[in-house]
Amino acid sequence: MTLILDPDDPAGWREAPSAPSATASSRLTDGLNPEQREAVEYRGQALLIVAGAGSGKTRVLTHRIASLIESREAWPSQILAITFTNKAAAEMRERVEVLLGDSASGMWISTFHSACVRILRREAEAIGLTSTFTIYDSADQRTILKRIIKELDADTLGFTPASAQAKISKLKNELADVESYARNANTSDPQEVMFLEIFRQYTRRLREASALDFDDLIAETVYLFRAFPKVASLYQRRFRHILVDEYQDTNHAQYALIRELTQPVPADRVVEMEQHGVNVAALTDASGGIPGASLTVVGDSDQSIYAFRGADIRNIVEFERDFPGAKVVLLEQNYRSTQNILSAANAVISNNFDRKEKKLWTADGDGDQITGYTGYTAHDEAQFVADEIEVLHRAGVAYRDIAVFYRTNAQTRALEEIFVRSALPYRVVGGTKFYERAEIKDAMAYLIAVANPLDELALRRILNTPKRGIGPATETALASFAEQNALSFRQAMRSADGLGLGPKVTGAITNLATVLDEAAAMLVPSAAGIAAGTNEGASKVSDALVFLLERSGLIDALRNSRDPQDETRAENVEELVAQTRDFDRENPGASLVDFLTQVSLVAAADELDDASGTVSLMTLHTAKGLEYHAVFLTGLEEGLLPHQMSASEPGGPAEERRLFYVGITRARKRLYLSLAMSRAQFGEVAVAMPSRYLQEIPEGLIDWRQSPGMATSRGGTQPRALNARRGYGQGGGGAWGTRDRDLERFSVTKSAAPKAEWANRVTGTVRDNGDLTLAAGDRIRHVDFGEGRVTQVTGEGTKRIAHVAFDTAGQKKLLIKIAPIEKL
DNA sequence: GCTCCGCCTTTATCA
DNA sequence: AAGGCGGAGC
Repeated sequence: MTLILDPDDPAGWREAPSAPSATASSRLTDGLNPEQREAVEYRGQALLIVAGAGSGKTRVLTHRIASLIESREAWPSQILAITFTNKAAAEMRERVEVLLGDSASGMWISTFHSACVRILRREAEAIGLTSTFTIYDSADQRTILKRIIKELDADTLGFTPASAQAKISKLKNELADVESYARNANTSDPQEVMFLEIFRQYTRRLREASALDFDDLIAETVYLFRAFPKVASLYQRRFRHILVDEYQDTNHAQYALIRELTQPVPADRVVEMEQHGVNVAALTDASGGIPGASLTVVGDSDQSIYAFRGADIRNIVEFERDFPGAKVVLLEQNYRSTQNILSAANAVISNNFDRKEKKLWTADGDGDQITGYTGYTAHDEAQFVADEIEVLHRAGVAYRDIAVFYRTNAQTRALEEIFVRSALPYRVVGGTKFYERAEIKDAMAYLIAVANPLDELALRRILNTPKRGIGPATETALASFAEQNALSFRQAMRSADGLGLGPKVTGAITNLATVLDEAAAMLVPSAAGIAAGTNEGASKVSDALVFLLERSGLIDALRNSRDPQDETRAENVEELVAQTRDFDRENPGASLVDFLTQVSLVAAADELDDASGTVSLMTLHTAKGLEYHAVFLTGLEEGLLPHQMSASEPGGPAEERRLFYVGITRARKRLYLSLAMSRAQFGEVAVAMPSRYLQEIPEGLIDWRQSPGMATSRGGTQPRALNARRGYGQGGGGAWGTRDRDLERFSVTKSAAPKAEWANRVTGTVRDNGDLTLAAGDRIRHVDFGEGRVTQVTGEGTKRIAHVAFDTAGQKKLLIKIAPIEKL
């Protein structure tokens, strides 16, 4: 019998699993190419896997983890794997479990943010937080900064909530805090002095509310480890193998965190730990210390697209210098895309100088040409996308294997309008998220106020929601009462009796305070639960939420409102209740704080549901790490991609190119590139020019259904619109269409004349047929398709769809509510 | 304190 | 185009 250390087992030891058979261990490298195999099998302190797009890095990572566990080099609990999204984490766990045929429980596979929250909740008191601290999102940050800027009159110096937020975020990502910033600040610059004051107040308010923003989650964990080396040692001892995915997108704070976690534990602290009952046997080396954890990072500097949030490409470029003796493995063979798609990607990215040469290749053949299309308007472009999706669908491609990408969330509008009208099942991933709706934030604020009574932001939000007659004057009175008596806002609410306010207002405040207190009492575990450190005896999150919604009057206010939109809002709140029920069911014994944490840390990509039969719409950023049979890259125009804002930033255009590259390499078999000649922006229509990056794709690779040149010559009103120079792209060389040969190039097309039905057919207005009811057998007339007979009606409510056999236009599906039809 | 109206700005990308 | 904000009127 072999005994090995299990850090999660109270006894510290347990029997090792039976020795792996030879077949089992080779199973983990079977079917891998030599480089992948090396990446799985290499053992050493530091390993960098440079993984081109689609080169099978997730496979390599999961096999590497499984191999560490199966060879008994590590227990699951000694592994920390950092992924970019929670969904990627869940997938990775699942795949490791499949490989091991066993549960991988105890393994930490999570995002940077989730891992840090987990550590911080455990150690919160060490750094002066309550363990139920709130996580503030950007909107919360903005609200606070708006108040601060207003109080300080900082807008006169040009500060906006957005600018202050960006600057604070940038500093935190560099691990700067108020003091360190103050030390280097130029005190003769009034603007800098003002910023310092904003930063200071912002920090103070978050502290007082026991709240952290997203950037704090990482930075505070680093501070924790630096200020409390003993705490750090516990995690350094625990995690023996650390693996980081998407390493090219780590920022300095994340890099510092990894550095902290991979530090060795010195011999004297090992002795100390042992005296405190921490089992360190079998972990120490000859010096008596615990060596640093082994580090594996995976990344591709060509896919670095998060410089705006502090990602530092140097982390990956200089990995070999940071970790001397590091092994580097390069994965270039692509298993995802056709050669045509890869050639386009290679051609585009090769325009970024200052990069390590890397060429993706596949053994799977050229595949189809890339399809290009230039619409006259964004709606025209969207119609092309919708029509092509229908063609793909009829050819047997499932909707869920199709994705549409764009640079900015605002671009979804035209796409959605057309998709709704075409009765295409689609889903916007991310975008205006459910949890960002005002009514959901209100309901969540009730939960937050219960979980973290110090959170003044949440309390102020619900103070007069629903309307209780508590206005700004009362709110200010409460706040100053709290300040004068050194009370929290919540305590001040409880003692509102003594404020000399009107009886109605006073009653409203104390009522709210009572409701919150009662909900808090519901959520306290039983004595037995507390003793065991579990949540036993506490009410479920859904029960607490229902209690709060009913007792606060929030749900009634929405239901009884005469504002028609409140009906939808009430439904949304009910949807939230349903979500808490799901949460309770899927996470038995989980607490309210667990729920709030999960909600705070969902990423856009986490919402993706593989089982849904819908087309996915998302930003290029969200698309990272995903792949689809068919990909539509839309809005390929100067000003959008590259985005205007990027022009002023150093390295901006190069990063935008990488974004384009990421988009291209998501496609397996079919890639569509589209743009619009004109696009409505800020309420007016602007002429758009094709993106400079389109030029970088060798011409033979694209089959233009309608090229920019053709669109111009057919468009009529502006025969030389490609020459029209607008504000951006002043840099000459990059601006497109300034030279005749560019025009000519795009005037050449191999396909037949563009389909007339796409052009200008769609306008921005949506009609509404109200409650028009149709049944199979009805005759209708359609503006474009003429007369036809309804064969079937599917769907419900506003999403009812009529299947119509038109006399001349064939079979069509129409959304009854808005289709341009009339019943005959 | 609430509500309505008109003006004004605003838009990148994310955890 | 749409949401946020401030002022006017109740």
